Amino acid sequence: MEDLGLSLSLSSSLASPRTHHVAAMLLRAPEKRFLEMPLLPAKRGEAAPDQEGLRGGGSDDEDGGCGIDGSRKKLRLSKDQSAVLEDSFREHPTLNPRQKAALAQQLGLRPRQVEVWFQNRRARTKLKQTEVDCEFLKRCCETLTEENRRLQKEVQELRALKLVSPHLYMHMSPPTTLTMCPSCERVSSSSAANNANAAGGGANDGGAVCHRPIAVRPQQS
DNA sequence: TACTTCTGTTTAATTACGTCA
DNA sequence: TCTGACGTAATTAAACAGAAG
Repeated sequence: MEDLGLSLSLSSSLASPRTHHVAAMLLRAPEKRFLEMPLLPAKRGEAAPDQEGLRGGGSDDEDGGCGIDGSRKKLRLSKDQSAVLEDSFREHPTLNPRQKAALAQQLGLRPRQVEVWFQNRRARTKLKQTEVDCEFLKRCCETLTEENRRLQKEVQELRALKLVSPHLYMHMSPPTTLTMCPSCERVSSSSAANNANAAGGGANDGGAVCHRPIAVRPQQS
């Protein structure tokens, strides 16, 4: 997404683990810290010149790349590296060891770094999905709240009507009716006229047949 | 306008812990 | 039961951008 602090590091895709280790040992000195400093001010979103082999792996010995003073050195992946990782992630969100090693070699990173990137990427994906789900549920809640308000109002009006003129109430067309399928438990709202047979009985007698609705009417008290 | 400082965000890396072969 | 590999969740800290003065 963004980047880049172009930093020199010891590891490269060309270096064997052994040479890497030796080099890291040799540079447990102020020079190492100097080599890890950014070469450029590094504006975000600006691609750095091809750095494969120069960066990645940052301060990486096997201990995870802390500076000589114990401070953690943070690697910034280049735009290209991020793109390759993203592509790979889209193809398969988890890696087997072979894929991990191949990606690491291709990008000039340690397998561990690739692994960490995928871990973090999965976490970000999950977080984003959670946010989407949350938004969806919020909208559902709002819709249901509104529906509930509407139904409450309807009930109130019907009760009032029943008090004022019971005769008219008995002969009016049925109010909104909620129906629920006993087997799939899907609820829908419709006119009770459509469900007159269901209201008559047997709608809730075992629930083996789908979409036999249960009529729900306002209580007659 | 150029600078410094502060603050919030992003993300690489670490740690702790659970699961499974 | 123990072990190692691998996963997730939570957290830390470096790098960065942008606002404010």
